[in-house]
Amino acid sequence: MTLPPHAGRPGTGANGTGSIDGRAGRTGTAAPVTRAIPEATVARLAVYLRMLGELAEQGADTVSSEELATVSGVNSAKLRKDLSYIGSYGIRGVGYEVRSLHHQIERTLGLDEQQAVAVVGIGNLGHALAGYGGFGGRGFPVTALFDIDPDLVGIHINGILVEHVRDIPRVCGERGVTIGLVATPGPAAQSVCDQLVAAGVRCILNFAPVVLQVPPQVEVRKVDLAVELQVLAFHVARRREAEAAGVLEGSAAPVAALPTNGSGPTGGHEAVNGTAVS
Amino acid sequence: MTLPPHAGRPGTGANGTGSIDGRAGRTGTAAPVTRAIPEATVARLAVYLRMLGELAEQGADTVSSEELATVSGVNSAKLRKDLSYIGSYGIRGVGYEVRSLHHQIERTLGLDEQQAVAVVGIGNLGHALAGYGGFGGRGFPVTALFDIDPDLVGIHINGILVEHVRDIPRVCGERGVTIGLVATPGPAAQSVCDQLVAAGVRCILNFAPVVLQVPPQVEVRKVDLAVELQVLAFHVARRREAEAAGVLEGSAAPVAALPTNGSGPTGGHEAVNGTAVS
DNA sequence: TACTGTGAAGGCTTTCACAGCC
DNA sequence: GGCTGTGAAAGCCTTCACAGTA
Repeated sequence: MTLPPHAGRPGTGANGTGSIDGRAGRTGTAAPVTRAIPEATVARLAVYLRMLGELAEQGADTVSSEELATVSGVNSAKLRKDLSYIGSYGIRGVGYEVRSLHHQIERTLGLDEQQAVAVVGIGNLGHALAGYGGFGGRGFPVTALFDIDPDLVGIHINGILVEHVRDIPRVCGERGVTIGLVATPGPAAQSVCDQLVAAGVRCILNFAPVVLQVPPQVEVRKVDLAVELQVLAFHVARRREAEAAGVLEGSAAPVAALPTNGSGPTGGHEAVNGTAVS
Repeated sequence: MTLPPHAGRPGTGANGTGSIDGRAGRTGTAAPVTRAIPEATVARLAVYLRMLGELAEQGADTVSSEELATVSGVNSAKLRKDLSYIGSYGIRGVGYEVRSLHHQIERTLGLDEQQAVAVVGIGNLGHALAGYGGFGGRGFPVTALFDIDPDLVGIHINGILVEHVRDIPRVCGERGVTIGLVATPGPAAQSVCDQLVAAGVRCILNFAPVVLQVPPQVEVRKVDLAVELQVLAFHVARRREAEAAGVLEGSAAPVAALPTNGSGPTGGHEAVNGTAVS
């Protein structure tokens, strides 16, 4: 169990630590100096951004920290603190101007230019990722697909050709891919990752159940569905014990009371189907 | 933008706060009292568990904190601290007995009994989740599938019938579903969630881009792929700025040097394809 | 008046470093 | 000698509470 020499730091999806020297200074009208955005804040900014987009679609002009916080699932103090890292774009007594704040967050996250995405491993999940329309709409066009299965190489998904893994360096170079999604089985992941890195890809989202070793200039984040389920299972078990120790109850269908009407931000009508990644 | 009365706490995937009163006491030979496992530790225990499983398959009897930490992507101090929350199962001067530690973590996470899983929303992602074989192998058999699209209701995926969303309460009750995966479009998610909760489901993994409102006894975790990509994009942008300010370089394929051989724990041969969620 | 922006306080998590044990 | 288990220190992150402003 010793490791290869090019050991790097792993990405963990729910990363614990570290703040970020995020200078927003850029060509043209520079924003107030704004530095050191905490990692945790960056993740939430992405959420605020989406909610602001929805608010804008609904025609809202301004939003208070309380409102935006509620739909984003945080408390208003945290939201204000988060926004304070990118500058003072609010109006006291009023709130935030929706479109302007949207723009500022977009700029801070570096979303003013598109990032070409490659998906490697067109299995169940890879196929779903390749077919997901939402990435392109958010500035992440899926631009290349790879696998080694001869039955898959050559087919098109959403108009994109599946190519052989051996062509990763050439294709990614040609198309300027900057983000790679690794959706291969575990044993293949490191090899694929190395090829992506060799092709100049600097950011990798890893769905494979291994810790990828990368050089320091490459950023990895990990999404691990099995871990998510196990954390949930832990909470089920805890709850069950608490119940057993506390109010003894029947076992099946215990929760009962709760309004069964819809209550999402957009209303309550059913529309289950369609493309549903993310 | 006011909220429905049954507001609960949101789940955030990368949850920030809170430790957990995880008593391990149980019928039979009780383990040392072991309480208050931090949330962050629980998530990592799930990773250690998987790595221990792989080590066991490879025939390892013992493993040191350093080795297990490396393959899990953490440092050894953190690993030892994490393990100390569940008890003292290591042997000084030697390491941990692989099978015994595996068992202890399994017990702590409440994985000694199976949890039936329902997937709601059989779109791109839902289909991938439904077809993923890995859940069943880890004690999370996918037991029910739901959608409202008439073209989907009635078909089978991996031998499981897709049923109508309106039957969630009945079917989940009958089959003892304890975990629900919400993979619907945003607008449908809250309604579906309410039905799952009414059916007695206590844990929900939410892939929809909304914050679900649930009563306090229900646990929600959120997986948001768009957010993951945006966080990566932020790092790309940051890096690009640093580069522009520092060593001026060519733009395409800059990373270059790196061994292109495989180096995952299991070896380096290619085998890209097959079922590849998580 | 209503709401933002932010120092300060409090918690949680990670890291350090070393005592204790095999 | 080597490795685990763990107090203590340090670092992040969240929450509080209120000054400041449109």
